Amino acid sequence: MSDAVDAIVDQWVKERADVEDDLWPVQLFGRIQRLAVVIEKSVKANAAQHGLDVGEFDILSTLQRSGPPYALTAGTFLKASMVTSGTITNRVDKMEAKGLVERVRDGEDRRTVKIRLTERGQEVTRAAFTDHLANYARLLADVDRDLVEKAAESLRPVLEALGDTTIK
Amino acid sequence: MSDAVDAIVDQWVKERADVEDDLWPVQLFGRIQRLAVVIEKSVKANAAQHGLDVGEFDILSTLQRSGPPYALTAGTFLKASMVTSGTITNRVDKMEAKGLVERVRDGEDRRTVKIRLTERGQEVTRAAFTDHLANYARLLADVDRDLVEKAAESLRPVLEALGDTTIK
DNA sequence: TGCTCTTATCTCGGTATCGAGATTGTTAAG
DNA sequence: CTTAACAATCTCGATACCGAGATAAGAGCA
Repeated sequence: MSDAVDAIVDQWVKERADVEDDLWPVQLFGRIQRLAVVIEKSVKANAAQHGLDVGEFDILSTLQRSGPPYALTAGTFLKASMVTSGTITNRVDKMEAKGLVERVRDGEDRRTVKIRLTERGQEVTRAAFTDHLANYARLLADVDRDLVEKAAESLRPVLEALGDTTIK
Repeated sequence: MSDAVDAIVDQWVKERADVEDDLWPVQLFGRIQRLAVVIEKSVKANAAQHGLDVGEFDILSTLQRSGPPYALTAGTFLKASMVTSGTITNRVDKMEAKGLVERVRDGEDRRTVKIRLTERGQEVTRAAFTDHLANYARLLADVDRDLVEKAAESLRPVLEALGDTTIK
């Protein structure tokens, strides 16, 4: 059994024998990066079926899973979504134009802006996320469930070590 | 022990109890996607220190690991790099201007164009890749080596199932 | 030779993202 | 109450990428 990353590492061993002992992280990171590309394309296709791009779907999902009242500040998205502030502004602009979210200025601190799901935004998100999960399941249809769970478990300490954060 | 993805899944369970049984792929895919972003940022920073962007570094690495004569067709990169043809053209244009690679038209089939590393390209790639591996090791410094290898192993069948390909 | 189908690469308009700096509001010190 | 420092968001130019279509070369067939 060998995959694309095995082939890549084999090539490196031949070409750069001097760093053979330093190639072990490639086995992990190479697979993560290639899997991420495949997954991203699939997520993108699913989002498109609901008239969204990936970034918009990301914002909507974050809002919905935060629970009622489905409102978070722009700053929260910065930490949750791993993108820059300009990107958030742009995404929210587009979704506000579509009527999926609305900006609400807080009376407490007028610098902050809460992004809130509209009724329509909630409906769209609900439908898109349901299909999103079906899409995920389809991608993993040919992989043993136990194996998927083991892989997920083994990545947890790695993600922690690399200092990931999320909304609290 | 819990990470950002555990938190995300917990939120979904509360908000969408109806799909609780379909959330298991999120444990794997969520970690893959978040790890990919962190890794990508780090790879980007390393490439920048050598005057390259990530896409350029990708092309150069693919060329070098292919071994002498360090030449591949544009089409090969399409399969290896998971990007579109326009992207490859653009990357090669920039690197040709920098003197890192050169286009060589094949006498056999004049539609195909081989992209070949120049002497300078080989030097830059060698140095950049050495630092790249050091960077990878740094990212994983706090993670048990056995665990990294187990995680890498567990991702192999997933990558195979999702139909990844590489250059032959 | 002429025609069509296929293959390989390039062109180019559209777009999401980055990232540094500007804008606006808040807090704290003197 | 003025000023400075800080915080949250937005602006905007630059850029890498996508992706559909154009271009150009080879292959098969009459």
